[in-house]
Formats: sequence, structure tokens, C-alpha cells
Amino acid sequence: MQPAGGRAFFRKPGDDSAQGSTWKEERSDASADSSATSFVYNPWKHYSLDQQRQRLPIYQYRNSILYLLAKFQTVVIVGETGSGKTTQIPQYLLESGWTKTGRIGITQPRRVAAITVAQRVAEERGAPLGREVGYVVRFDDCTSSETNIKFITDGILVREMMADPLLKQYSVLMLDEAHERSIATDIAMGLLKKILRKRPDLKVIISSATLDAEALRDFFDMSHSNTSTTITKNNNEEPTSTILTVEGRTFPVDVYYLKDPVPNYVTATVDTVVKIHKAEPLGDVLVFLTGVEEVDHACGLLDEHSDALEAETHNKLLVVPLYGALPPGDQLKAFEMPPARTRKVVIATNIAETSITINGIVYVVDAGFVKIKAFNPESGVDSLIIVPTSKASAEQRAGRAGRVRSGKAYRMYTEEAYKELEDASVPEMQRTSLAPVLLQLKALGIDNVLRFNFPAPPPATHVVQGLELLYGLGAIDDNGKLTEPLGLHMAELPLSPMLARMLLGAAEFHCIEEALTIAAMLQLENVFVRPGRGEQKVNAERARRKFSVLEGDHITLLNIYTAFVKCGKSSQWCRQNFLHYKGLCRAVDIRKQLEKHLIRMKIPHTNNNLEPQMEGALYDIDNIRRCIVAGFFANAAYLHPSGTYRTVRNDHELHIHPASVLYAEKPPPWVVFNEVLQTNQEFMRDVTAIESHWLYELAPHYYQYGTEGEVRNPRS
DNA sequence: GAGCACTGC
Repeated sequence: MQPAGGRAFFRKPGDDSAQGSTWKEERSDASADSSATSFVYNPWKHYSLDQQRQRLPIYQYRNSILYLLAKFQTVVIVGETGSGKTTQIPQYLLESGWTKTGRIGITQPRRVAAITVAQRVAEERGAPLGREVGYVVRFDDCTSSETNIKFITDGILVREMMADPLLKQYSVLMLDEAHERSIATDIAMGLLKKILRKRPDLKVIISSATLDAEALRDFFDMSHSNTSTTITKNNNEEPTSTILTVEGRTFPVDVYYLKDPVPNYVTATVDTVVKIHKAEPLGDVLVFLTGVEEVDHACGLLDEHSDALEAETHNKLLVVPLYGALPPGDQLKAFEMPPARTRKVVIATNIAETSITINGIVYVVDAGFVKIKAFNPESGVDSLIIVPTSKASAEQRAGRAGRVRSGKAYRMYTEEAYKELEDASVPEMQRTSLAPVLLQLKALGIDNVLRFNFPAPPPATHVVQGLELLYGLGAIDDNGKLTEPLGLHMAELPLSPMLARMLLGAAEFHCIEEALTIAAMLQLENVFVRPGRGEQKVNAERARRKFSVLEGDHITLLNIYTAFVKCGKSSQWCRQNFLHYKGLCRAVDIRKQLEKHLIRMKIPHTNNNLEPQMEGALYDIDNIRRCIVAGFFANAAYLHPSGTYRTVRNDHELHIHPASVLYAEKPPPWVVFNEVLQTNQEFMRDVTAIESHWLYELAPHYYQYGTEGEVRNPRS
């Protein structure tokens, strides 16, 4: 963790004055930081931008990077936090002439990171954003023909590969944060490997963490061609990829383990925070737990202790929860500087590991677990499961304590347990539904997906399940080829395959406008504002019921959207009705984007402007529900005499999610659902009541009429 | 009676 060479430069905060006062100063200093890799802490702000650039640890590697990139086609750069690699490397490349033959592209897994880093680099170059330095994220293209340094999300890169399979606009591509192994990064790496063979002039920089650097170098090394296909390029023995390790600018973090395992990591973290508050000098604490329930529980326990602790230590304890579902205003509390003689304790989910950086953290308490999504290809069900973190994750969490001064990390497990942890987390590619990935690969011309060179090959069962679903939806034919135009159009829409199928079939049911709205609304996580307790909770529930209809959640979402448009997209109206204003605005954006796609695809577009109306009186609801079934027929369930639901496909037991409008109603005999999420039980989320005969009318290839007048799956 | 985190020409 500790930088060796860089430390001579390094002035610790507080070296030249009293600890207390400088310490506050530096926190406010870094308040602009909002991403993992941008500037966390800048003690050099009184220097010119050029001087600041030269003081970054990466600067001493400038020539090595340029040399290695001339000699190798792929360079894996292992850079620690705060090295400055994300902002500096693109500029080194620009300064040494790499933009004469093409752009420099840098991918980020998150949009905020792409935007904020582009802003910083533009500032360093003294140019307005969108000219020499620009960015592209979904819904937001801030580039021009002059743009030489282009920051994009990795999802955009994959989309760009569809339009331009050889990525001719770029001379150098840098995949930043590749160790996070997002689906899009993995697809991009698999495709880049192919592109590199055809474009010997293209250079690739992979920025990653220590643990998987060698695997990635070997993945991109073409000297020992490990595939059966003949490779004409580079048949000599020289490796084409290499690793460069770059030190970062972080402070040492002392790591403490438990002597013995504990039965309950939530109470153990609470006890540890109490001990820190009693024994350690002031400095904020960041606690990592797995979910909302645990965070709230821990906050409650600490609040119980806080009065006694204040009496004992004369320092206050300020406990702040932090998780994604928290309203933005509440999230901000985690970033606020605590008042004097107060220790802030932020109790967070995994959101604080990479997505959000909180300044001023000195102590980290790591429960050692994380909640992840895992996909079961047999049932097609996603589950949320709690698993131990990886070593890489544990290091990342501990590192959060060493950004302003040397810190301490307390792990709620033994050192032996640490040694047992996996090196890195399972890449997303190996634990999610593959249908969307396979559809994209097919659209990119990769027909034999089983032989595609994934950096982390997914299990074969997942591939088979994904192909079956795509076939059922009509996106691929008997030979596994993408159908035209349906399959191609499905791949081009930024929607899940089932939702894309629903939208593309909407013309048949004369409900394109409504299908667009439903597809857009399903992209939002939180439509309803849900106050925790008290009178407001009752009011929120009452407000929600105004929009609810017996047909289910899809039509309810449609009602909300049309009412939102009818009231003039008023934020006040949203507050009165306990709806997320920003979310609904986002739905408007997404809907526009989807509509543009349909127009481009020349999907017959009914221009009868939908008159927004409550109660859905103007819609032909049955046609809309048929349209939903045409996309979601594979997600059908019936009410079993036991009172629970069973999937039509394989009698898998399911429940209506409590957040569904159908939860409190008389359960309809037949439903389709958007997705299943397993927590304590398997819950259908976003449910719509249907007529059983629609299934065999609309998906005869998938269902047939059974002898007892029931729909049966031909396979069962 | 329930909600890890991201993202898309």
C-alpha cells in the first residue's frame, strides 16, 4: 500500500502546523471529488496546473509508458489510487503525437467518472469541454470534430463497435478500472483482442489492480497464439503485451484482524466503532455492511450508545447511513463535515467501495461481506446473495482509510479467513443472464458465441439458457443467426431482450405510445418516494393507490407517467404525490431516446397524440396487456391452489413482491412479470394480470393448449 | 411486507 519512491515529495497534512486545523482544511479542499479515480486530495492547489501535473506519481513513468507503448501493442498498467493515471496518460499521449492518426479514447465504468475526469483534463489543458477534450455517455454527447481525448463509458465503447467494428477513430484506447470487470469491459476486451489482430497500429492500455494484471497481460499476448485459428500477424516469439506498475499517492493503512471469528458481524462492527470512539483520536469512520437492513440496524444500535459515549469521551458520535436507495438529499449527509468535537461514522453498503468517495475517512471497519446478484440459469432467476468479499475488495475498502493521512482498517474476520478469500470477485459476466450479451455479440457479427474469446468465459449452461431465450423471442433463427430485422432491431435498442421484443411488437397492438412509456418507466429503480415511518408513510401509501389499477404494475406505471405529463411535469405535483421527480424526468428522456430508435427503424408510428388521462380510460388496456405478453410470455405464472404462484414453464414457486400494486389485491389467476428477485423468497417484480389464452395465441411456438384447457409448456 | 452496485449508437 505504501508508496516508496513517491514519498520524498510527499508532505503529510499537518506536517507544518497543528493537526486539528489543517485537517479540516484538506477535507474541504477535496470536496469536488466524486469518483474513485479523480482527485481525491489536492494539497498542491496553490501550484499551477502544470506544476501539479508534474508532482503526480505517474509523472516519473511518463517516458516508460510512451516507450512501452511504442514497443508493445498492449500495456497493462497497474496503478494505485491517486497515481493520476486516468488524467495524465491521455495527455502524455496527446503531447507525444498519438492524436495525429486518431483519437485517444478512455473508458470508465461509471458515467459520473467519465464526465468529471473529462472536465478535469479539459481544465488542465485550458480548453473548454467538448473541444480538444470531450466525453460521451448515454444521452449526453459532449464532443466535436476537434476532440482528441474522448472519455466514454465502457457501454458506449461496445455500442461504438457495432457502428465501427475496427474502431477506426481511435489510435489508442485505454480501458480504465478494468479490474472491476463490468460486463461491458469484458465484452470490450474480448472484441478488442480480435480488433488488435486486424489493426496492428491500434494501441491498448488496460488499467487494472495488481491481482489480475498477469491474467490480462496473457489474455492480450498474441505471441503464443492459443486459438486454433490461423494467425498471420505476429508469428514470432516476441510478446505483444506487458505490465507496468505505477505507485500511488496514498498513506499507509494498518490492518487489524479479529483473533477469533464472531457469530454476528453487524454487532461486531458496532462494538468496533464504539472501541474506536473510546480509544482513538478523532477522525471519521467508514463501515462496510451488505444491505439496507443491516445498515439501519447498525445505525440504531450505535444511536443507543451515543449518549453514553459522549459523556465518557466528551466527543459526539454522528451516525450517518449511506446506500443507493437513500434519497439524494439524505446521501449528502455522508459528505458533510462533522461539527467540532464530533466523529462522523458513515455506515454504508458497497456503494462506498468504488462509486462514492467520502473525504476525511481515517478508520475503516469492514464486515467482510458483500451482497451480489447471482443468476440461476435453470429457473432464469436472479438472486441477491451475501458472500464473503475478495482480497482485492478488502484492500480497496481498507484503502479508503488512507487518503488524507495514515489510517487504520479493522476487518471483522481472522487473518486466516482473509487468506482463504478469493483473489478477486467473480466477474459479472459469469453471474448474470447472458441473453443481452449474446444478442449484442450476434449483432457484432460473432455467430459462434460459444467460441468467443471471453476474458472470463461464462458457464456453458448460462450460454445455452441465453440462446434459448433469444430463440423464443425470435431474435435468432434455427441456425443461431440473428434474424432481420427483428433480432437486429432488438440488439440496437438499449433495453432487455424481452422489453425490446415488447416494444418492437407494439405496432401490431396499436399501442406504440403506451409501450414506449412502459419501457421507459421500467428503467427507473424508484418511482415512489417511500418515507420510512409516521404519518407521511400513510399519505404516501394513499397517493400510490390513486394510480394503482387491478391490471397491475405496468399499467400503473403508464398512469403515473401520463399524469406526470398532464400536470406539466411539475416537481410540486411529484412531491404531493410522493413520486420521484428526477426519476420521472429521466423516464421522459429515455422515452424520447427510444422513440428516436423506432423512427430510425421505420417502425410504423401511430401519431395519434396520446391524451394523458387518469384511470386509463383512453387506453385500450387489453391490447397493451397483449403487447406485454408478446414480450414477456416466457415470464408467465399461474395461481396455484396453495395460494402462491408457479411458473408456467417449470412450476417454480414464486410470490408477488410486496412493492407490487397487486400485492394487496385479490391475486389474479394468470400473470406475467418483468423479473424475479430472490431474497428470502422468490419475488416477481412488476406484475401484470393476463388472460391465459393470450399465451398460446401470442406465443404458440412456446406454449400449446393443454387437454384440460390449461396452458402447458411443450417441453415439460 | 421489501430494496448490492453499475450501465446503453
